[in-house]
Amino acid sequence: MTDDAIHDTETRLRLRIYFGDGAMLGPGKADLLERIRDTGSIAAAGRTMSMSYKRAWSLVEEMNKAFREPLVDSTRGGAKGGGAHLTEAGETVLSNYRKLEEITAEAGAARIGLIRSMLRDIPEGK
Amino acid sequence: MTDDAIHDTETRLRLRIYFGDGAMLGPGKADLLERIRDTGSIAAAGRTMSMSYKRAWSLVEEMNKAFREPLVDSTRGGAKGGGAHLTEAGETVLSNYRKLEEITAEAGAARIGLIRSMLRDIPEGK
DNA sequence: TTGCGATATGTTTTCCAAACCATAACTGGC
DNA sequence: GCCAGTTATGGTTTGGAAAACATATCGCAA
Repeated sequence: MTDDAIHDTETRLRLRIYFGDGAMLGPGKADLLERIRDTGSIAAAGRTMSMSYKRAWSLVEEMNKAFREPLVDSTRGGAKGGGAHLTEAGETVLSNYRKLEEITAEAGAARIGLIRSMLRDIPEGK
Repeated sequence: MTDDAIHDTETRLRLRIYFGDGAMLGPGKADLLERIRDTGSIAAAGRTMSMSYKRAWSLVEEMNKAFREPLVDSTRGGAKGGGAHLTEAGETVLSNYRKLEEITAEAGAARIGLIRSMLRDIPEGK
């Protein structure tokens, strides 16, 4: 890929979208979605980011309520106790958020670099 | 200006830059810088955003310590009790942050709009 | 029918950033 | 020599979010 120009550092740009009401989407929920997709479970996803199941679940609930169609579909019981997976809507939201991150990081690289260069301790390019 | 295509809504994209160490720059500090520039005083700036002087000052201190050159220069006593103003570095950081916001909002408008359109209650375009 | 692993949800406790309060120090002008 | 208005700091309090703890439920498989 073209992230050769952005071997950057530990410098990170995190963005959060605030919608009119209380709804918002940020790095936390995006990561959670991603891990749910990867693990197939809310509990497992939470574990990988050392987040309590309760918190993970409540974030999922928030998202499912905020969007017209739920982003996460979950089932209880069964062979492995149950599980969860991203819906079509969930995949769409996640991928768009990720792409948004990518776009902004690229578009703003120069300005970010400038600000970063003015710091007292320039964090060494890791 | 060209913000005709972005009469958007109350939907807002807020971004925060995390640097390697604890230093970070986000909407709060940017707003504070802007108001200090406009009012010529840390206290007045804080007042306009209903932020305690203490907090405003500690944010300023944080920034001044994080950057090689202080972003805010302040003086005590005198005719009007004192005051504060942005240094050259302060102006630079602020304007670059604002421009960064502008760029990202523009570059990501389509994706943001898509996600927003999937919300249950589409916040009416204000 | 018992057990397991996950979802689902309520209750209590903890913790920390922010708010609040209080005080000192500076300085030009009156 | 005070006064006004601000910068500069220290201490205490607290509101609210996150963590921690506690259950209940589900459904397949053995």
